[in-house]
Amino acid sequence: MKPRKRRMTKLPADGPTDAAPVVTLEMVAREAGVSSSTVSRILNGTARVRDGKARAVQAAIAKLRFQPNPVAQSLARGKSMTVGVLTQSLESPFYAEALASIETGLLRANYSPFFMSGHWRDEDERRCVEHLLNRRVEGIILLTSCLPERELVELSRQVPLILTGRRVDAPRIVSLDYDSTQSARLATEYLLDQGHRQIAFIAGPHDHPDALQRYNGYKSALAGRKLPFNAKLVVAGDYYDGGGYAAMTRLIEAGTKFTAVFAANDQSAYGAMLALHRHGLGVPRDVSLIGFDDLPGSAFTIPPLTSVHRSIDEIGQCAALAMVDLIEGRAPLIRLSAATLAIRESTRPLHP
Amino acid sequence: MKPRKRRMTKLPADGPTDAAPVVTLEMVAREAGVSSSTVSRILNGTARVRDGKARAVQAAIAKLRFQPNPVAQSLARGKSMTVGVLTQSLESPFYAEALASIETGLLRANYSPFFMSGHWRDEDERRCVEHLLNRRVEGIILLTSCLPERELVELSRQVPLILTGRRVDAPRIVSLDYDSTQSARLATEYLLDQGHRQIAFIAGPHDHPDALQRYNGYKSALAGRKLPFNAKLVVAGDYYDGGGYAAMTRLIEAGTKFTAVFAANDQSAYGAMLALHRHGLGVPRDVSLIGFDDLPGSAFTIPPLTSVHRSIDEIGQCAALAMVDLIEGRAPLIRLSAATLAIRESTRPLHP
DNA sequence: ATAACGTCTGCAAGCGCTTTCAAAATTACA
DNA sequence: TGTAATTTTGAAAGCGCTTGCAGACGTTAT
Repeated sequence: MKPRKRRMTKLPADGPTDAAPVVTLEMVAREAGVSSSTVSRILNGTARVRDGKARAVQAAIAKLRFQPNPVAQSLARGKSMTVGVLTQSLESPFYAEALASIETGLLRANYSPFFMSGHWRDEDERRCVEHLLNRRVEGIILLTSCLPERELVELSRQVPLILTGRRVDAPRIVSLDYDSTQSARLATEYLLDQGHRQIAFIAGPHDHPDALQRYNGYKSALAGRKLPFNAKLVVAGDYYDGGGYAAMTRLIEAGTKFTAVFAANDQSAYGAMLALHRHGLGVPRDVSLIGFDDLPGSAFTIPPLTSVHRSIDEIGQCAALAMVDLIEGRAPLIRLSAATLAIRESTRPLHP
Repeated sequence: MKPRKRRMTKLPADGPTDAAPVVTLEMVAREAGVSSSTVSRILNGTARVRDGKARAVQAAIAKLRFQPNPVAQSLARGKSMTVGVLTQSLESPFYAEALASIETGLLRANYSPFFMSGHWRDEDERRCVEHLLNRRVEGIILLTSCLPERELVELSRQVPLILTGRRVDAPRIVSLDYDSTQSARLATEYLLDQGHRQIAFIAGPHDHPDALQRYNGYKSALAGRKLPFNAKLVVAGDYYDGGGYAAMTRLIEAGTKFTAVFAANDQSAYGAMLALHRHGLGVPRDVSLIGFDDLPGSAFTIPPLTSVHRSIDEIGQCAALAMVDLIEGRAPLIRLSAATLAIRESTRPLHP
């Protein structure tokens, strides 16, 4: 059979393709006068090699500007060097920020991420996972997945998993459960400390684990102070501005009294803020508002939003590191710093 | 040599790996009693196959739940089925939204994107491109790249390119140049139509092509009305909230008079809004403010921000489609709808 | 010197799929 | 019914890299 001329970078004939000087291991080997195995070994440091040859090979690599083809490496090693990252919505600043740090974390270990978004829908999420698995990712990072625990455990038997925002115990699952319950409680207690007693809560997506934690935190703070829980003060949101707006509008129009609001995430808080404004209610003059996530934009709302702060960057880094550890068979060591309150200007003591 | 037991999904021994039933073409072929070439052909529809066999193979595929290994396909075909997407900052809602639609667009054609962020720094951008090239992507989508034209042309000889926000002409480059100049002019003219004459401009990153276009649009609108251009009214920003805040603060403190502000992008506008607020200036009461990009959040600022709207989603879709066309040697057909003004509540006529 | 051991290195067999080539099986045509 | 023209198929050669094995070279001990 005569040699093919197909080349990795050869493209459908049109335009002046740059003679695609794709250099292969073989060429380097020939250039250096050694076998390709030797070159490979030098490249991977998998065996001692006589000094002279090593130098010759290095020289050849430099001269030819050789770069190993990761596709071939993947196939030969049976490792794709990619990991899947599933977010719920790429559009949300929260995820975007997390992705950015996951990206850098992964890259450092030479893995490349495949991002996908599940849109808070389990069926979309399933489709994404399917796609990722098919792409042969070596692990999947699931940011606040909404899949049932059972499926996750099942999935973890195929690839290692990193989960954020919830806890699932299984051998190959690492849960970065940054305990939203506790953080939500922190926010609520802050409001309580400021003297507020009628605190409304704008919830997140119905029956989502993380959203549930936030809700529970709210309730437990109330319970902790022996204060009654009033279901009328809880309105459903969807983690988006629009949902927050609608929720707040409903709340106001229902006529329920409240002096403070805790929104399950900052985006909802933005929406709520506008709704309050529309009804002539000033923040924090008439109602105090606190958010959750402390998005970068929250320092620039009017007034700047008080919010629960967690280092998203840290979470991302940690997820990436843990993923690599898991893939390479090390026991991941996770250390997340606790959430804090970014106190800004959207809250104030009830009776100054 | 005895057969290896390495498997694509086989992982470093620990935890109950799920017996990784990785099915290969060969197994399907054996199961169906045909050769692997036949299976491959059926899979790709690259040749007619007798009906009976085709059915047998389909059955075998279904039974074994076979999924071709994309890594092997990539190697054999010399096509990686991946494309690189370079954003400037994953954290920015603008890019996040674009990525989401690029993702879906690409996926539909069975390509997977690799996202990376260049942070508005050419050297970072270069590094990313390097990495992508090394990963053997078949094309790169550069969202508002800041690389010099020369390099882009050079790069386009290696892989096809899609550029947004600027125009570069070369055989394998498609520029999605949605003409920011014109759009910026639109915004400025709107302000002029409202009777404003002292219009400040908060610029984008220094010497960035797209930022420059917006600046030019501002100037040309002024020139179009034979109005003097006042350099004191132009302040440098960086496309981020913080930069907008700083710029506006500087402007106010310099004491220059102005009745309206055009911010080169919405994020800058957010920052500017806060700065105005801090100085007791109401929007739009005391100064009208207009942004650019119409981020999803802009409908929820207080007051909701008037902004230049372009369908980011459309841009993303278009970029993805064009990329696929370019890769597969078709002539991409691009049709972007013009920018419009999303008129909300941050602007008002000067003398009502 | 020679045997007994390391230390290097090249050969060749894969990884799982595509594709060329030529042989085999059909079908068409006289 | 024989032969030419097709259409289907399988064997085998890659794609570019890794790696088990065994031979080639030194070393060191006897």
